[in-house]
Amino acid sequence: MSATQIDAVTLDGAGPLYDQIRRAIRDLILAGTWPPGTSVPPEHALMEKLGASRMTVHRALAQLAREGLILRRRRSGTVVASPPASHAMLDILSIPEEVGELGQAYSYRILQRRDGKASREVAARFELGRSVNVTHLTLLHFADGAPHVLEDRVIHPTAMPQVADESFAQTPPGDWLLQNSLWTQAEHAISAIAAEPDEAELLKIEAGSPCLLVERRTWNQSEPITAVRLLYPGGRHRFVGRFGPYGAV
Amino acid sequence: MSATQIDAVTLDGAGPLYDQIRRAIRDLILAGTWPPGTSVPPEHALMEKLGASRMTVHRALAQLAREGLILRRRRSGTVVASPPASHAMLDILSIPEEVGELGQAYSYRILQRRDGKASREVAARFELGRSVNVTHLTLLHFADGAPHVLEDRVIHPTAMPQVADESFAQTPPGDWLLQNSLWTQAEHAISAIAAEPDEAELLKIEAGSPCLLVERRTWNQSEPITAVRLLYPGGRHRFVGRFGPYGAV
DNA sequence: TCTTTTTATTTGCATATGCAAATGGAGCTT
DNA sequence: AAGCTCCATTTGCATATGCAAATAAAAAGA
Repeated sequence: MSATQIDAVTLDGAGPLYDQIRRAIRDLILAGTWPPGTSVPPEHALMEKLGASRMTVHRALAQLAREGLILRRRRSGTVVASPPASHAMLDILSIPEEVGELGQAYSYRILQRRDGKASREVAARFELGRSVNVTHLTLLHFADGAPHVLEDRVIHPTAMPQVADESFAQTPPGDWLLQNSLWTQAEHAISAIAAEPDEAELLKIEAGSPCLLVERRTWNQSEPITAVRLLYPGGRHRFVGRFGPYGAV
Repeated sequence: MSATQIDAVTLDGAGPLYDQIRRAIRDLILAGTWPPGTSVPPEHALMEKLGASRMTVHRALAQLAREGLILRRRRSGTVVASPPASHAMLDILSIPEEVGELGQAYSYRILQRRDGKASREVAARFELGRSVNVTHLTLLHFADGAPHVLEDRVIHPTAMPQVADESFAQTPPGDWLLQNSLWTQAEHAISAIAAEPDEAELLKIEAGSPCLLVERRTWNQSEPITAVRLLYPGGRHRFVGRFGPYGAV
């Protein structure tokens, strides 16, 4: 544990002490100051630095562990956890995984890529300003060689400057973003629409047949990262979630 | 606090003491032994009954409070909370509410009701055994007088014997069930399908146009309560959810 | 060098103690 | 009856203490 790391923990004086400690550490994690894998100072170190008792520090850390932000092991200490990959319902965050879980072989093809100012059409589709620079991608994902889902995505280079040097030849952009970006907010919308002729042709279905449209936008602290439209042929897909009234089970 | 109430709390000896206490009380709540509004014994009473220190009892109760199962107030004590009405994504649990939030006037009409053994068709649609007794209902919900969603539902009288005496003239079955049943498990599935001619006519849309199909089944401790199919005209509806990687925000 | 044993570090759990904050209800005053 | 003050109850927070369990790393042994 370096000095800089423990010095990053500062309290704001608002509310119970254990909660100040909890929030201080949580914020360091969410802001990316302590990326996944970073080791968190041991209880006695925080105790001295913050002038709190060990029980109080323990209470803060135990709660963060319950929330899944940190992992704790006796003797080895505490480390920042990796964000959970899936999240109850609708977390088809990774299409390769999704296809793999169906027991099918995954592949994908980039249909188009364009870097620069969004075209009028793309800007409208993703609710962007006309002068915003984005990377716009269109991809088709296959399961056992058959079209699985059509992906239409914009990535904001402001949040992800590395995107310019990435060809997405090895990893589809969704998975690349999962690995390389930190997000704190996401919004999902699901609707049913009829396939347009060009979309239908790519997905090898009849024009006008029902499709499930999943639109997802993600942010990091209100800075947009990416927005994606995933079009699934209707008959072949359903999204299932199971939970109890007090949270996912 | 009656004697029977505190005597219901029994530990199983497995794992940490605070967690045994937590689970014991949680189970009483989930099983319906302590329905919402029941007052939970004060810390000192549990402390004596269980032979634990107050801090340990407090730890169990504080965690249940964070999980939302109980409400605690100084001096007035602890009571069992009502289950949260909505739950992130997809919790269109109440259609009247859903319509109300759109600022539209709600109404509904029962198209059909049948009590008794499920017909072959209904049994197949809801994956029931042929000899199962159910109440089968078909309803149409309206928003500002226009068809909003088509509901097709079965209710298991085994779990809900009161259903026989309920006409659903005042309250649609979904809301009635929310008020009168306790559920511990739910499963949602969303898919996109083309409207069948009879469905299309009721919803006043074209046959074959895309619809969002939400199927939900609920159980109480593995005993089925109800299963419902909600058919939403595609263009007019989308389900939106917003959350962060560490849980709903 | 490889294996075993020991040691030291770190977290986990439970207790006892003390005080603070909130507040329902009793009792008092007007 | 209405409002006020005071008191008792209950939860909330923080500390200090002690021991237990897990285990990484060091030391000892083969």
